[in-house]
Amino acid sequence: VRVTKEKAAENRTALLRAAGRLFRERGIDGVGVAEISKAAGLTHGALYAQFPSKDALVAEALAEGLRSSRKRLLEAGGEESRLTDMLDFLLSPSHRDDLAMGCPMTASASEAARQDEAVRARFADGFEGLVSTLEAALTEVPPAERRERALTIAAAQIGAVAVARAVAKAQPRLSDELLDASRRVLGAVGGERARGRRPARNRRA
Amino acid sequence: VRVTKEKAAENRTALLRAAGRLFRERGIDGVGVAEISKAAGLTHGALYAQFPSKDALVAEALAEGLRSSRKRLLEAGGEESRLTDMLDFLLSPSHRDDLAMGCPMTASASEAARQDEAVRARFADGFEGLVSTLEAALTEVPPAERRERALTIAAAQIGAVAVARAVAKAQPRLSDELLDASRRVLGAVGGERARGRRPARNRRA
DNA sequence: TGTACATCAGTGAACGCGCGTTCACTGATGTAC
DNA sequence: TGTACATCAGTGAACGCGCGTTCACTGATGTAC
Repeated sequence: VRVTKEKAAENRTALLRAAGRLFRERGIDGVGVAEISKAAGLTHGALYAQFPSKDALVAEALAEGLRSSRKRLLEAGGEESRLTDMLDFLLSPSHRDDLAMGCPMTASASEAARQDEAVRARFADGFEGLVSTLEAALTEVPPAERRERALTIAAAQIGAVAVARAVAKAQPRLSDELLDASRRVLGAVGGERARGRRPARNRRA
Repeated sequence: VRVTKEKAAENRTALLRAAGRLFRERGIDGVGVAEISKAAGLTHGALYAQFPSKDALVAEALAEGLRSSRKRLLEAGGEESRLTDMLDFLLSPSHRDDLAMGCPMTASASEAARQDEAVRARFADGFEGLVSTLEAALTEVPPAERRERALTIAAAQIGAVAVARAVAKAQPRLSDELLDASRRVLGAVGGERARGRRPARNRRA
């Protein structure tokens, strides 16, 4: 049942997307190759025709997920790459709740350290990418301090979203409060003027 | 082979400690009940005499780990609960590298959202505890802003350690740089006076 | 205090199950002539 | 352009393995008298 090159490439992409989404939703250890293949409309044998192992799939799915979420972050920042808009995007309740569209780093922060070397390398690249993007947006901060602030904000955002997810069901108010607080405080770290409390549209419905 | 009540209580503690350490080192999904029991010098049957399920063990081990690490944080803060000293402790390379002694929240930040209700409730309690401890140390910050800053610092610290662990092997310099940057920037968020670059003793050997 | 016995912490074999991976096979694709 | 055939993406059965959990059993502990 050989298929065209185009179809094979589509199948590969479908596997990567299904894998990325499922890993974000249920964790890397929480999803098996059978389920990923099924979600992509294939059998697990097809997966092994495309990737040598689950570890290799994890690494490539991570890279793919990082690319998409970086793109979404740049879109959120607009042409001016405004920090405020990026933080509003990264720390919104919808980014917390929509695992399927979320950033792989927030979904796998603590799992990443236990993965394959290739996976950790991709994670490190993704983190560096986020730091660079944020650094470029810190126009109000003295150049000498931009990098250390960008590093702190990047990791803080990842932590805030991960914790907000962990406490969302047990203490939904605490979860919202953490996102709001992080948005305000990290905004200030990034040189934003003080602003009022968040508008209602960014709050939990 | 019934044992004394004291011995049974000791065994229970041994199971909780072994479980906590292994979960921190290799993830909750990454360790089975057989290995935990063996590490505690028992069989898995004994584990089921003490706990109704692995999930229940996870929840209790998390609570136990949170208690120990809270105690260590308070000791690090000293009698005055100085923020500087707490951040030095939380964001030190040794806290990053010593999983066995580390904080369960930094080790399981992204895994927590996928656990049992009981586990998530314990996680939320642990996070609230960390926030309160930090809040009490923010003596230089106007009272109205203490809580939002404490929330941000708490989550930022968890994120920084999780990311520092993830990138430690692939990019050790980036990992150290992130810890240093977070210590300085979060210190400033907490109202610390600016201080010089970290002393050598806190750097990677 | 001494004896009889019920309790129950701990043992270890066994359970069904899903995991990642392998492999003989299929058959449409892509290529050589 | 038409035909012959090698290639290889995808199928699905099968593999060994470790998982969480159950359960009949053991035998020292704790208790009732």
